[in-house]
Amino acid sequence: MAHWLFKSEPSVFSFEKLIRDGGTEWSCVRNHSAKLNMMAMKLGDRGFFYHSNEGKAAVGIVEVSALYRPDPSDATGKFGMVDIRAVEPLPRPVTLEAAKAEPRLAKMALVVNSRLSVQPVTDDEWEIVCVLGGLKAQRGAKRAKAPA
DNA sequence: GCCAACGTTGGC
DNA sequence: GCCAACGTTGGC
Repeated sequence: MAHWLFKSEPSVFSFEKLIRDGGTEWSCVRNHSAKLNMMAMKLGDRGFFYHSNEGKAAVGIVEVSALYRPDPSDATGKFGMVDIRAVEPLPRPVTLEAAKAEPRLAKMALVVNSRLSVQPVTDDEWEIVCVLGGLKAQRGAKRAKAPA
């Protein structure tokens, strides 16, 4: 199962609103890298929900609930969207500052290219951020090479 | 097809 | 509010 990161300004669409609404169409993405990431998503893939500008932190877990399809808001027909739904909030939001301070997240898209609105997250990064966020074992997450 | 100019995003 | 980084557009 692949992992992702969805970025949103909380003043425009917050994780709290996603919880209230249950889910949403992730429309209006107009970036080809983001589009390719959405095209690669499978049902049940999970991702972080990241608040940009205000908070600057991953605040929750979301799940892909509908596959990539045309975005009605795009008249050109070039871009599409997926649906996501809220899974659970992170007990402790993981700030951009914290991600930058963690050497093993140095290559994370969020750290390297903060402007990409839909980003891939590696299994290792997923596990690290989950732990930083106060979540224990994530279902489907790769087991860390444990020193017992 | 290249590259300069411009607009937008998002951290600070 | 400012500015750097990035993507896109358009002239050549």
